Amino acid sequence: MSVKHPKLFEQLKALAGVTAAEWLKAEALAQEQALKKKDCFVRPGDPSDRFGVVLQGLFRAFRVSESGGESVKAFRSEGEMIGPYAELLQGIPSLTAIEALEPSRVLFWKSRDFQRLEQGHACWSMLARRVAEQHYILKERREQEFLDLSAEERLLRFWQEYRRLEKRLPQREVAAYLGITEVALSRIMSRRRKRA
Amino acid sequence: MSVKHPKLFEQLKALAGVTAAEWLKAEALAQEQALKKKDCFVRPGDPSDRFGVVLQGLFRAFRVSESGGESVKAFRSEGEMIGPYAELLQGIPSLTAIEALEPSRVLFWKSRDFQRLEQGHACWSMLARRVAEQHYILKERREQEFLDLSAEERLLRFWQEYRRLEKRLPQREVAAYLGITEVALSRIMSRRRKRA
DNA sequence: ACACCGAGTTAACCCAGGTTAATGCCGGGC
DNA sequence: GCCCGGCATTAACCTGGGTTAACTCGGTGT
Repeated sequence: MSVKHPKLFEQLKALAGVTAAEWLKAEALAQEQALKKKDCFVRPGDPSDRFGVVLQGLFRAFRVSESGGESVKAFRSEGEMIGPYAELLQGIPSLTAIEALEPSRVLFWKSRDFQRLEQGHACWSMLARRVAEQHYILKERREQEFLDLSAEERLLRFWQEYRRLEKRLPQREVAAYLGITEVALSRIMSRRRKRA
Repeated sequence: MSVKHPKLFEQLKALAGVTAAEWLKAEALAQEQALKKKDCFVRPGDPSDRFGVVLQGLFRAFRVSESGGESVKAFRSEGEMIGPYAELLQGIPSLTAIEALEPSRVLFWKSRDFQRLEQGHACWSMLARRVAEQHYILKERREQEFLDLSAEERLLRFWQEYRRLEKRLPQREVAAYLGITEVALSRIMSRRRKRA
């Protein structure tokens, strides 16, 4: 048996000291899933019992409010984690939809299987901790942006952070990420064009 | 030697399986600090090398933007954690100020000392993980509120969540937590009064 | 070629919140 | 007693974003 996803392994080794032996076990438990554009990895109401890593493609994690509006919590592309993470931690069904914006492939685990890995080696707990910490740092950064930046400034920061996704993201999704409507975003962009 | 802070111990035991023996070690390493109103437990620029628990009193964690505005990231009262947590994880100096809103006492640890505890027993790693997870869940909830709630709706939720702090929080601080000015908050409240 | 649909743009109108400034209301210090 | 400084309120005015709706510009499918 040999490692099927060496890049992923390197990443986890660096992050949490995952060993080659443990990674082989993990790969044995993992499943792969292919998704077409608009397919969901998770939809609201699903049990929060799986999480994965994007092998190829692009996802958006979003919620629909009672009023029907969609707000985007995150975009995730190659090498990044996807899953209804907060709900999984709380042991509740997913409130989040995670949808492919492009034809995509993910490698995923059932959370039961991951728990079995955790029993076997401390590196997996360490990984869970690092993941929680990273996620926290990101959300805190975003909180700060909502607290003291205007929509236009948030847009700027967004493109600094997600340069690599330029051209892959429809504008409506960017607007839903910023917490504004597509109309407002269009207006902001034309304002900027004029000022320039 | 006996346990000095039994309530805290129970809390950590339930959360992460901290044992009595380990907790005694932790108490031995901890220091206590008394703060007057407006004293800071941490101020911007300080090294991020300490964190603590509120024994008594009330704190606000906030940041000042370049424009001089203050935005409040969290309020913390008895039994809750304080510290420049995100910065500590990143190994950078604090960007956050943590200030007492009332005369307060905190029990705190140097992060070096906590690392020594971690070496000694897995419960401390588990605790660190649980703390990261809880913090994450909270920030995600807040993100959601910014994404699809108006300032008035956020105010409502705020009071649901922080009922216990009613009367202890000056209005200006609540406004800074919601991401609006005190003027706007005052307006919202008078609107509500009229409608009622 | 045609109709159609989804995505982005633009305009008109409304409202929430920012800004500035004046006013009122304590509570503390002299 | 008096004054003063911090905090909340109110008003006037401005601006940014929401809403609705019309229009354009590619695709895509038939």
